[in-house]
Amino acid sequence: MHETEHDLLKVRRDKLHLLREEGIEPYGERYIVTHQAENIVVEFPSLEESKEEVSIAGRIITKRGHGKAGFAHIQDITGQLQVYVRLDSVGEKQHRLFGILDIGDIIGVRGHVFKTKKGEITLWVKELILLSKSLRPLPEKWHGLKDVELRYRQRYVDLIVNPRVKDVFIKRSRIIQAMREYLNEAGFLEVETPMMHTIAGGAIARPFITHHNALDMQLYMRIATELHLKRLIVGGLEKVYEIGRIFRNEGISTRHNPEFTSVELYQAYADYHDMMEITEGCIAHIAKKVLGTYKVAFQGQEIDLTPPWERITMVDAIRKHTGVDFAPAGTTVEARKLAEGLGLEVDKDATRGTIIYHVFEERVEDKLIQPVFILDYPIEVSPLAKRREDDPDFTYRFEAFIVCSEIANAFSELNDPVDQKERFEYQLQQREAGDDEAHMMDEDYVQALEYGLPPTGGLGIGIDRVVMILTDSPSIRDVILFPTLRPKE
RNA sequence: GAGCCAUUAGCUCAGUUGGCAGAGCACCUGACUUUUAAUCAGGGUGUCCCAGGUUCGAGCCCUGGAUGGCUCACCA
Repeated sequence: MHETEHDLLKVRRDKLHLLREEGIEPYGERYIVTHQAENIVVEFPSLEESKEEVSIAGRIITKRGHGKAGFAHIQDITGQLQVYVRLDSVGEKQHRLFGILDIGDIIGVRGHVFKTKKGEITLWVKELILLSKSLRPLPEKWHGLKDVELRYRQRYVDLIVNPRVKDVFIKRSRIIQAMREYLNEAGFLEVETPMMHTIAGGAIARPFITHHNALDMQLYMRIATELHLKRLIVGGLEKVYEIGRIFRNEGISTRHNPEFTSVELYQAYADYHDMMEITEGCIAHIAKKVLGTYKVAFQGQEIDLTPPWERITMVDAIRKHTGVDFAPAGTTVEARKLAEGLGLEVDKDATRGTIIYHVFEERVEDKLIQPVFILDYPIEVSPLAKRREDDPDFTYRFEAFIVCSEIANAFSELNDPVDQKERFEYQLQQREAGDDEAHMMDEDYVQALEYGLPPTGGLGIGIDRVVMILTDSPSIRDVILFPTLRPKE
């Protein structure tokens, strides 16, 4: 084995054959596990006293042989535990097995626990069983796996060797669980609506297109859950939510993945003020439940999620951060002058509303570190939101920002079918003029509104971004197990 | 889609002015019954991302390409 052949994979395959020759099956069966690494540490005092036999299974992470004895650390989902294997305790066959084992192999061990001279809680092995032979070497224990591309492409390896990564995804699961808890507790009904749409609606975005063979028709992967959920409000379900994957055929960045997870919820007889309470209440509940605190550190900044969050209208936010007040600028011409005064370029066919939105994006968004609700978006950029009664240029819509990231988008839903149809028709004109992101006409949705949508508050939260903030992750790829990548070759 | 950067052993990384491809860990052989980044003695295991070019000679210089990261654009 040692002359010329040093290939790491070959060595492990040879060991596989050696094991079979020794009568040891390298791929074992069900193994009864009485404890996990963490339980053993927690219950150590009583386990030590009783000499009770425990069994644990996991992957070998380190291994140190000492002739007739040896140590290894095995890792399960809760952490690591040292095991001590000596010839006179396990017998010759299992001792020889220990010698053949590699880092990465999955084993089951049974024995009692004790503390070594150096004080480490350790399992004194009486029985050692190979559960699965690993044929590939793991990355180095000390530096771990750093290569970002490998970490994303081979997330399973990343999870094995980088404990923080496992923590992030366990937290992600708990975050979503806490969100469900909060919404269920508040009386919301979880529903599932189609992911394949004949009309991609509910947002302004470019969809993925697919095809159904039997029906010979084009389908779109959903870009939002909005329109189906509001149909359910028409149907009388009153409080519904859906947590699920959304697909948008757009750019990829540290904040955008082509598929991402959102929660959208709709509540009959509510408005966007109720949605603000749900947003801050839900996020704060999650933080408390998962992290035990309302104060989280994100990339060195302390973020305080304690409700209530600041509420400020878009126009006031612009005045606060730039000193320029757009409220008195009642016309497009006046608004344009103010924007240009701030050094911004203004599009030819911009309107007062799109100018205000543009100024907000360019001059305010990147200053919104602490949680804040930006209220009252211009009508032009809010095709599904209800128009303000006192100021028809604006809508009852808000977005929530934390560390410059848009976390939530909500509004008092437009429930006037005639107004809705007109807005779709406007979008249709934009589409015919070449804007392939403009909203498609959804006749059935308009018809649903004609049956009567009660006054409704609606809210969408980008779950990936919430997870980013709560796990101090600078890239969305750090909170998505398998982010979208090009194939290697 | 554009700009900048990266790609060398299984992993983490060095690599000088263009002159024989390097280290640590991992791995292999041997010793060792409480070690723990175990130790001791020995062993370098490679498509230097790919394809061309310049050159007596390319990991290094030039051109094109691939993948990834960051920034920008689009967007949530």
